[in-house]
Amino acid sequence: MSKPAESNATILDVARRAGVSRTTVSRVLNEPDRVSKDTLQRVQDAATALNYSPNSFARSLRSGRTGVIALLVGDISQPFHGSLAQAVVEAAEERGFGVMLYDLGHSTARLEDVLRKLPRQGVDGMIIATADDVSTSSISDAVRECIAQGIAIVTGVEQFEVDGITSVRTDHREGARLAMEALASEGLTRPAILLGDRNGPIGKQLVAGAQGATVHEVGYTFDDAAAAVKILANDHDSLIVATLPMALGAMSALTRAGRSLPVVVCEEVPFAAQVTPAFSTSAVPPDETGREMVRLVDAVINSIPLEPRALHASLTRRESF
Amino acid sequence: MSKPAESNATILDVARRAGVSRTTVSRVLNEPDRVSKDTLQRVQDAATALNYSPNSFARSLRSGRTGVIALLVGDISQPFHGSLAQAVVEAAEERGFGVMLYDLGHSTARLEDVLRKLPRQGVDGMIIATADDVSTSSISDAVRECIAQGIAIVTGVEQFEVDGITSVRTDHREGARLAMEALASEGLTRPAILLGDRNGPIGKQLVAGAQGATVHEVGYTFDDAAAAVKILANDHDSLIVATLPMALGAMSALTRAGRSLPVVVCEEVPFAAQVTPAFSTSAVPPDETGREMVRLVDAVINSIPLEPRALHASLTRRESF
DNA sequence: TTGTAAGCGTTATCAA
DNA sequence: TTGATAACGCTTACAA
Repeated sequence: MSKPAESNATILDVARRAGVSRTTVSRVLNEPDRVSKDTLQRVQDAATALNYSPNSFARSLRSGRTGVIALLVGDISQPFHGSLAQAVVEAAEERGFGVMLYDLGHSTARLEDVLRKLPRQGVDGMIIATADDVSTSSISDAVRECIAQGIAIVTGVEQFEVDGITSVRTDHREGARLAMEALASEGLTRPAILLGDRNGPIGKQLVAGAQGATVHEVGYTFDDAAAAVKILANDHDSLIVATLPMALGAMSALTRAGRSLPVVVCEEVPFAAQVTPAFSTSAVPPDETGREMVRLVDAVINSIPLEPRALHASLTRRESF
Repeated sequence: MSKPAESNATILDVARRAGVSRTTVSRVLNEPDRVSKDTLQRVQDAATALNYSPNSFARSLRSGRTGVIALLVGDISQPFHGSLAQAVVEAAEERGFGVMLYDLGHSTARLEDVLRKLPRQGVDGMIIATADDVSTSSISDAVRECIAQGIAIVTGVEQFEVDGITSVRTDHREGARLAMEALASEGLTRPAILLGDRNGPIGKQLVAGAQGATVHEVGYTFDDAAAAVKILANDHDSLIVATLPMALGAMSALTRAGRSLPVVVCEEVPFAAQVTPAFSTSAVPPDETGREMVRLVDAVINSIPLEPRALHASLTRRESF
């Protein structure tokens, strides 16, 4: 029986055991081609025997790379961001990255803090996934600083007026447009659209896509939407709602008022299908977005030329319309 | 105007500028008391002037500490884990830790992979937050290896039969018991309880707490619960359900069958209050659990003696009962 | 194909 | 109170 091998072996231990220099061991790990077949074998044997694995700090210290990307989300307690994070974590792992999670709690001050801290934290790249409007000048400064430090940045929607940022190409207008068309095709031609912030990066697109709908800017929460519904004019025949929490709020207020209206939500999460009535959605699935974000950030980190992929919204009919 | 100071300054740069040695600069950062007031000031000025911040890899390389904890969750797309993660991230940050996120997708194989990888990844501690039954011997081995590597481990519920693991003291029996009592106090004395796995760490406790209820082991998903409800005997007057997705599934099937039953859910998440009807819950809020987890892992990492705090379930009446 | 040796930026151990 | 100096474990010119 071999010893458990506490795995604190260093590259030097492996080198000694294989009767070679550290350089050779390092080469076996990083450029196996440059090593003779024979020594390759010997080194690999020694490595496994000692249960060796490279110290990531030492490696980072030399290479400047960490193998870590930061994921900044507006609110991880929301299913949308959870689904996104799930896809990001999975895709990142496939590419050999770990993911550090930061929750912004919808606060721009918090975002700025994180941005200021990240360069010191040592991440290769970051994904900023918030639909909030975060275009202040001090945040742009912080973002610029990150880029200057060589951190790759990917956002879910065009956010900052800063060069060197890659954004996912998601056309949210399409989501709204598809919803409008579907409603219209069943004779519902007087929809209202409820959104959190008409000047936010997503809100703008929804407004553009929902030409002809009455726009109500109500805030992002369940309560916001519930309150808004109460003062909604009676001449609407249907509702388009930006997010699932808002849709739940609207639905709840509607039910409570003894009213009922066809609803389409511009956000696709598993929960949408599980509530009663199940919500029809028109959106880009968050896992697609997440995967694309990782693909992009990986490309930027490794300076691989990229062709951002266009992500499309699709309509899923369920019970709410 | 001072120069932008690209922030790539090292400790040596600061030392030179302040006219001291690196040692002194390091002391200013780590043990300010051991430095004369005068030099302290000079060094700090130099540091800010150069926009200096310590390189975290070099620091980790020397100290063996990373300031990072890993959070392993069963399924981050579920609101419960999202809320938990939110609390964990916030509490961790308060204590100076960053959080790396790992999603297990309810897979034990995946858990083992992660456990095997983490010691090389360089984390000071880890929080394992899954309600799945993961007690296999190879997983216990992997856990032991982590502990041997000096990684602090905290779990949400007693999981592994391994020494050196700290668990949050949450009494899930209490959640179930409270639900039973509340139902009984309104004359509902023949409840069924729906849970995913009666041998899982949580399932066991729920069963123990719901003495007198008929136990149905149905699986963890929406569909599982929906299917189970269809074959539920007619002589039950109420339902206790382990998770929100399951509760939604049950409710959906009930509605579809034209039936209706009082329901209490043993999981508290914001969504529970937002669906229609809003669910009554009897559980420990996930953010409390998350905060406690971080408190514990921090204590273990810094070998501070700790008194695990008992977390209590509470009943919140809403519309479903 | 392999090895030598110089760092990467910190912190810890001595001395002074 | 301060400072030389040696690690920490790895990568990478440059030599051999």
